Amino acid sequence: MARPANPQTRTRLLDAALGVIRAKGYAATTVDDICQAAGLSKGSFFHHFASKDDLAVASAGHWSEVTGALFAGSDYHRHEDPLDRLLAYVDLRRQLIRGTLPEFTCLVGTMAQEAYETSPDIRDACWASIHGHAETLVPDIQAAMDAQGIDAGWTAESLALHTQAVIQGGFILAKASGDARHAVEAIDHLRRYIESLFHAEGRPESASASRSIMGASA
Amino acid sequence: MARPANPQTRTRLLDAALGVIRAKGYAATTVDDICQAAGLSKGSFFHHFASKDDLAVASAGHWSEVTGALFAGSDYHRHEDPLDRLLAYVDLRRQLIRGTLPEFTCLVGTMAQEAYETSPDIRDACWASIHGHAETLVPDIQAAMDAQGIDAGWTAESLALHTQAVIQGGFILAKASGDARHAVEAIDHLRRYIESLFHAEGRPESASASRSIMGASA
DNA sequence: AGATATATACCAACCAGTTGGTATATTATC
DNA sequence: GATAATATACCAACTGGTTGGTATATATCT
Repeated sequence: MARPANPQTRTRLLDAALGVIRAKGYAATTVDDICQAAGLSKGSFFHHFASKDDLAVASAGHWSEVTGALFAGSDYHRHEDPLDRLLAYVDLRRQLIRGTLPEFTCLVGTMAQEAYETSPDIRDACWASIHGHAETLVPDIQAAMDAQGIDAGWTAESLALHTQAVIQGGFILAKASGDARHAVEAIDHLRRYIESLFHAEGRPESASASRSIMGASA
Repeated sequence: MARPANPQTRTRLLDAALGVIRAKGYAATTVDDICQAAGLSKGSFFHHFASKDDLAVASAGHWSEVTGALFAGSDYHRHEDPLDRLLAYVDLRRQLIRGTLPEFTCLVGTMAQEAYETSPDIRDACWASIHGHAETLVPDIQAAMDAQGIDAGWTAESLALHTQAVIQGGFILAKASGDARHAVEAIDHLRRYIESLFHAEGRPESASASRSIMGASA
């Protein structure tokens, strides 16, 4: 009927938003910032999004898709043992801490903290992203618990969410200190915790996740 | 010399800033917001602070003082054993999760995430607050390590920082979900981790930190 | 009086969102 | 297969309101 909906343009705006918001925060990011980063005009922006908040919600969804594809396509799923898969996931998260802070930190963690009181829509979209990602870990955690007959005072769901809490908290320390190693060390502690829960102190890291180039100490 | 420097006014502005910034985030907080919350005028604000960023730095320092006094005056230090002191600290942090999210979440964790790339002064002030607080835990952790002859792949400093990472991460989950119990559960996992590190699985919580009114499950 | 503290009025810059309009692709009609 | 009609995609310029910050007046204290 008309000029085809150009998904590239909308995606360009969303991708630009991911970068700018992670660097400056959501409130400090202007629509013009995003347009400039995307090489598009404001008119185009408001053609694709009803408001800045609408973009925030959409960018949380976009974030879920991008990161979801990354994890779904990653090969840590190939381990036979569910506990190995869980530990390989943790190793992957550790390995992904590379480059600059805006590159590896979490969009929805950042936005949630700014918008949780003022914008329920954004908050819900952020929670859907965090919670949805955590849910992907639950089957493996539950299987590992079942395999060992573990029945402690915690659930698979709560441990899955805890992994996200540790990672988010590590990002905050890294941002505040300017040193990404603090995020790496938080994940190292997380791995040690999971090993202790499953009495798996000895399990080695997968080869692909061996000591990162950052030289962070264990 | 003249009218005495009225510390009440400055403190009123700082206290107002703590509340507003934790609720709305730093960038979304306007100077007028803070003035209104403090019941003071803009002229007064800029008499006491050179700029909004100057207030942010000062409020991080104020935060350190307020929270520092709270923890210094708390009675978890009275335990004889350093490990008991550490666990009692964790229990206190758990217990402090009460009321609304802006009331119990962390100012400097919030600000760091917004300003880390754009304002080095604010970032440094936030890191000084987080790091300084973590440092207060190091002597007890080190003493507990020494008492048990622990020499693992982690340091007292890194565990101290990890406690802060877990707490900060728990706050993010609580904000995103709107449910404070997620912060409580993160701290429960943290306690379990510390117990496992020091082979202290059985130690009971102190009476004052017994199950919170929130009814969060262990 | 002299210095500090607080208030009011104001401004220039900025920002989210609007407007009016152009370009381009698809479809309908011949 | 040309062309008119139509709908979408995009843009530059503009607007109304907001924001950080300033200028200046008044009040209070020694």
